[in-house]
Amino acid sequence: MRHSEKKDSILRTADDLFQSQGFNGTGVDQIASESGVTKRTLYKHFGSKEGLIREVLIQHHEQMMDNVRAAICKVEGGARERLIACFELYREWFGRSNFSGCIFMKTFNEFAGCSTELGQIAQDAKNAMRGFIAELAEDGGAEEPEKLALQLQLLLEGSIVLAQSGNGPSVIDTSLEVGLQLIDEALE
Amino acid sequence: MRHSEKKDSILRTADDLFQSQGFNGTGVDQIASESGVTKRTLYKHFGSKEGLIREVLIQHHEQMMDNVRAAICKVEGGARERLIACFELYREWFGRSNFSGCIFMKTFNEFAGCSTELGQIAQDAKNAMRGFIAELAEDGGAEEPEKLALQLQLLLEGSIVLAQSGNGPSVIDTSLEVGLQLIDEALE
DNA sequence: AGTTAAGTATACTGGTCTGTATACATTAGA
DNA sequence: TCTAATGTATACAGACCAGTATACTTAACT
Repeated sequence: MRHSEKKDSILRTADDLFQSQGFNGTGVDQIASESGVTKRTLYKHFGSKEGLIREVLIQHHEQMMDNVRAAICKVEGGARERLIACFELYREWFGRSNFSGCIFMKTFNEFAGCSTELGQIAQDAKNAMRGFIAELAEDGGAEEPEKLALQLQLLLEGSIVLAQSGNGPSVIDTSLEVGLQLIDEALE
Repeated sequence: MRHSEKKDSILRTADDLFQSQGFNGTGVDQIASESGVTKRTLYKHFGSKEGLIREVLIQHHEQMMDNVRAAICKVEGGARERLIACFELYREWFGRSNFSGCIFMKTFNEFAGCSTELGQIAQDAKNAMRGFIAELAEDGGAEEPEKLALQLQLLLEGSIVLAQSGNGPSVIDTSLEVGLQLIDEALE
């Protein structure tokens, strides 16, 4: 196993555990042992638990945006179909057996009054996603792409919460129905 | 200070601390000392930390619903104005200096795969709020009150997340704009 | 007035937390 | 082949965690 593979293994394990147990609910010992690495190695790579969380958030964001971009690129059709595809990506996400909410939401909720830096990274991630939606809206000729993006993001974030709250992936039906109305208005 | 006042003081302090630091990020010692009570007393009342969290969630939900009901009762006008008033209540909430998200969302995020019971209480709270909105929708003569309620809840939950994510209370402007469109369609 | 419940203060148990120290093994490039 | 980086295993420090034990003090109600 090469050097970077160790680091990736730690990042992947930490991501999984933070998702399912939260940040404060996950110890460094567990992350180290489950990634088949000693604590010493973990600290060599990340310096501190906060450093690890920081890199997990950044990597999670980058990979998520890559996946979204790749999936949307494959969509046949125009901006309307691509915006719809965003909702379908969320539906697929909610249906995964290990779905347990959004890691950036967890960041807001666990580090509300304490770490500004981690909160900023999570905030940047949310803003980047909205920016991506705004690009799609602009491609479709929306007059106010930023506004449509914010409207759709409100629906998507709400869907995450209600999908966690026992409603499951089907909330996307209702969410998309409203979303489509907004999309068709904006893209005339 | 009477008996029940001690218990209330603990519940109030715990609620505040859980909101700002999360559940796993808040120790029982801090809750006890900040409510001017010994740990012994806290354990006499609640049995365990999980017991305390349970009662905090239940009380938080009851007080929230009482406050919402009281505020909506005072609204002059029909169902339309009352549904709008729900959004305004959220706006006021987001504007508070100690706003740091929704305690039920925190429950989903910190106890995802571990405590079923706490998750259930949080889920019940979200369902009750949606039920209340559905009653307002029904009073207004909506054909599908449950559906309108779910649509509005999607917007409101999304607003909470984006209000935490640096956008502040103004997300309610956009949220309400979409909400009004849905309300006016449903209430013909 | 006397019993009972609920409070206080303090100290403790045993476990887990983040982070570090010591000492040795492996690997890869100059 | 030597060196330097990166890894291993294990043990430890010091703080904090949930929860309990002991012994004393209030306050309320019959």
